[in-house]
Amino acid sequence: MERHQASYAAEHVIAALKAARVEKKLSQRELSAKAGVPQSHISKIENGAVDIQLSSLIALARALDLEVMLASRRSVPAVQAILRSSGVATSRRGENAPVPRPAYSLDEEEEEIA
Amino acid sequence: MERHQASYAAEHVIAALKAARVEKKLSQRELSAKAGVPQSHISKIENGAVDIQLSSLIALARALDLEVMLASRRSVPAVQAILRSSGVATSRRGENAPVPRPAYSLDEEEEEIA
DNA sequence: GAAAATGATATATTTAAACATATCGAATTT
DNA sequence: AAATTCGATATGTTTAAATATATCATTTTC
Repeated sequence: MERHQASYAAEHVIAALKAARVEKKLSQRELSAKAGVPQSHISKIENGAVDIQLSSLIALARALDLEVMLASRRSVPAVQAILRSSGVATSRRGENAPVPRPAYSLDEEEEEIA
Repeated sequence: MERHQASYAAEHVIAALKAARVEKKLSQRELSAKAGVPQSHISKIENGAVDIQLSSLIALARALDLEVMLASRRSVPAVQAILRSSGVATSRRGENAPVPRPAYSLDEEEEEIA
């Protein structure tokens, strides 16, 4: 087993990716096929064994109908509110905060059809 | 050294990072100090010469008061609307993207002309 | 024109990603 | 209940590329 030194918030993003995969009931292999990322790599990513590169992150996100975005910190609460109804997670953390707990929940989302 | 094979959408994220740095009037060295990422690396990142890792992306985003988020594609339009008032960009578009419908635009809401 | 500041480049090291293979977990069969 | 197969996830090795440290090249400022 390797050790992961990946940032903290990164784990949030990773957790969100995995949650989305599970939610969509896709196996790592299926996701692999859709995203073009090797299953073995997905395994390492989900286990926090690697510091994923942006291209891989985007490929996986896209295969899961997710988009990678950058939001100004002050807009995060509002964005969160929206995402809550779509069921997605973000990677957030207090700015200078000692990082006590995840400021927001990466709720396992649900399918919501209009 | 200036070969960028980084995904397309990645360039959006990178562009947003650079725009944010410029907007805040930070030099690469100042950002380097805040984010803990070498200036030389920031240079390469902004030039699209590297496929940045998530930890670096998050470190830079944080130093720029930005958060890395994952949003369901469906929620993107709404999120965009919010971000518009904060002035941030998202990453969209891709090669193997099914793109069921171009529901939202990957508008460049960048601006240097303060 | 020297000093300082900014971004780019050179080289060395570390490591993510690809590929191949192994392990695990349930079922199913015998 | 072994042995088997099948589906899914994990691991070992290799290699190309990301990152780190140091330096260079231009501008800008005094």
